[in-house]
Amino acid sequence: MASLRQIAAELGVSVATVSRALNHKPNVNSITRERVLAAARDAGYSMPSAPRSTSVIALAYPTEIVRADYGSFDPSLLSGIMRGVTDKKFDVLILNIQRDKLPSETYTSFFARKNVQGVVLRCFDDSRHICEEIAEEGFPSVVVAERFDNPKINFISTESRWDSRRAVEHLIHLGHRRIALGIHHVRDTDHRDRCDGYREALADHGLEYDPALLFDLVADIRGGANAVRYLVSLADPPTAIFFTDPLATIGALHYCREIGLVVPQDLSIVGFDDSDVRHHAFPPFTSVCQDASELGFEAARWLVKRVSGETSEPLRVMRQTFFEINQTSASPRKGPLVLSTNRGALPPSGGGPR
Amino acid sequence: MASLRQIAAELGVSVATVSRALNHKPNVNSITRERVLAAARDAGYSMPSAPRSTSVIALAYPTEIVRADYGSFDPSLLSGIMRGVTDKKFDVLILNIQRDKLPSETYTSFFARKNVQGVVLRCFDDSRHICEEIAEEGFPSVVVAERFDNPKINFISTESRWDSRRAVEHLIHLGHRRIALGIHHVRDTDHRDRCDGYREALADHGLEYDPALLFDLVADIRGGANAVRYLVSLADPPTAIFFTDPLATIGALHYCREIGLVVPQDLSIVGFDDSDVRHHAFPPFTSVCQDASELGFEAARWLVKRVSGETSEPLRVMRQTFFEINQTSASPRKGPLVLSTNRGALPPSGGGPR
DNA sequence: CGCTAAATTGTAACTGTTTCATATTCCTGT
DNA sequence: ACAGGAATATGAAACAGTTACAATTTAGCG
Repeated sequence: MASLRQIAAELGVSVATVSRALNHKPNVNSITRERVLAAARDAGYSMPSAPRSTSVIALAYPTEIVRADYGSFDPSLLSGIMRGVTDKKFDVLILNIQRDKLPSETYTSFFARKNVQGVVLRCFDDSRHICEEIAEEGFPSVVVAERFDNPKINFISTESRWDSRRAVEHLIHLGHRRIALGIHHVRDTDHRDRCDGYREALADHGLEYDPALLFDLVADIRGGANAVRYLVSLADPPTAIFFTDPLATIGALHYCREIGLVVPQDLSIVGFDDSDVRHHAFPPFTSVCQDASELGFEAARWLVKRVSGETSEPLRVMRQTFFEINQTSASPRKGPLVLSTNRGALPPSGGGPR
Repeated sequence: MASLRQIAAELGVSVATVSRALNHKPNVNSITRERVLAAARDAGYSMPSAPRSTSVIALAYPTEIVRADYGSFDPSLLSGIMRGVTDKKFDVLILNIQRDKLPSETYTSFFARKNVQGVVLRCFDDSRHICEEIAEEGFPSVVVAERFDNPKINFISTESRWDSRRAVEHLIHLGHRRIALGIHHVRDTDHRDRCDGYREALADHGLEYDPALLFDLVADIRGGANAVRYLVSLADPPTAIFFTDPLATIGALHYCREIGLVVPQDLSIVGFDDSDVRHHAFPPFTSVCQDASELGFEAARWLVKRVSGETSEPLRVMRQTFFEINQTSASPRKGPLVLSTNRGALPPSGGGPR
């Protein structure tokens, strides 16, 4: 559409200056740069995509980069994305927005600079505005594992409130009255949902919500261990814990074994699973489950179609978690908790009560 | 250096034709294309890197793409790579060579087309030649988890023969005489090493090598289960199994529990770990260990330096695995194996005896 | 105010790509 | 064998954006 020379003519400057301004090169007067950027925006100028014909979508993180730890969400997600792009021969680039985006460029030009045609966005509370802005600019994007009311934003996420509630109800039906929640400190709608589900279940069954039973944890092995350590040390300890993270669940199971707590006889544990980890753990744990890989697959598939112009439909999808009863939940034992000999070394660091 | 017009002049064709040939566009006579490609090669012509200034290295797979399953090598590797590139603000692109490389282009031009300046290569037996060719072309590359004699090839790998041998010796010292090997069907030097270590340990201690005790497995949960199922069904079953894969080890532990085999009393199991999985399993398993994340980190760090021109040193590094004794290895019980009631359902598919 | 150095901008040459017209080749039916 | 027509291959020229270098403007300072 608009060319460098047109913009240059319009502003009465040279093409060289326009080129420099658009590429964030040094030695351009900031006023001139602003004028050029504004004119380019108005004229709908878009940087030429790299001549080389390759199709690539990005998996973009707002700040910190992928945590590829065992059992965590992101490797499964990436695995699904890879499956989702193979048909159309797209490549996948991993981006860190905070690290690389220049303040002076729009998201569209940022992605253009990175040579990506579409983006799968990971998102947390403090970066929702980024997703909004990207969608506002009209750049092909899909947010994964978050939901939005703004109809411009495409997303695919999993509804976990309902099954979180079911999980807690399951524990209540088994006879538990003091049920703790080990929730990790990521702040996003998904985790609020899980917390809401927990509280709803309590409320529905006339159980008091006790803030002392809320443990804010780091989503790893130690976090789960710390949660158990803290919770069983309470004067009136819980008989069951609901964890919202797979690694924490595994950590909790291990720590219980260390200190001689038998699961589920002494303590029931319900966890959360993004893939198949619940079956790899011992005992296989009762769990609210979602399939992160499938989320990635569908997001990538849609995005690739969208970028290829094969669809202009928005993607606004909520999948459902499912609840699976395994071997870590049972009726609470009568009488007080009795721990075996060794209390287990204190795992260093990692969360605390809220 | 050489420009399109120079090459065109030299061959007596037009720049347009040269451009088309170099970009693998249709409608170019194959003879002409060959002449152009040859001339370009001779003249040391390199496609202009994308005008956009972004630094990116690729994680390239020869054929199938990253398997991001729980506990497997590749997610840890990627995690390390991501850590390794953050300093220098490189991005990481995931590539499938087989899927995308055109037969008519060199590896260098393939990577140039993909806008990557360096590449971390995953490699197996059937793709060693690819690594060789890439190194021959002088494209910045580093192979991960394979070793080469060819001094042109940069690699970082882990020596696992020694500790595989120690692992088996550990079992022998405990009194085991029939020790099986569950090795997965990936064919690379690393896995041959592990097999060699196993056989050396047997030979050194005057134990007969029994091919019936070799089980060729698929590197997943089912593979480990199948290995146990097959091996305990033998007329003269092993009292210990050495697995070369973490997932298979976990699968084996689970299957043992299912069929009522107590580890390590009834059967000793020594596994392999690329990250921390051994501590997440139950019981935490005795294991030969490497740190895939660290491998990725060092590979990426070196590659980024190499690409940035901060080093011209080759990278030819062998790290050592380490051997960690945990709770799945003990002296064999006297007398025959006795299984508890339920034999457990047969897991479908996944490897068989060699 | 004059002088110097740095910052800014323009000119022009250079890069590779692409459209359109032209030439060549390859079929195909007679 | 050959005319006709379609597909293929090529070239000329116009076009894209980038960049070295020179020209100009601005800023700082005595």
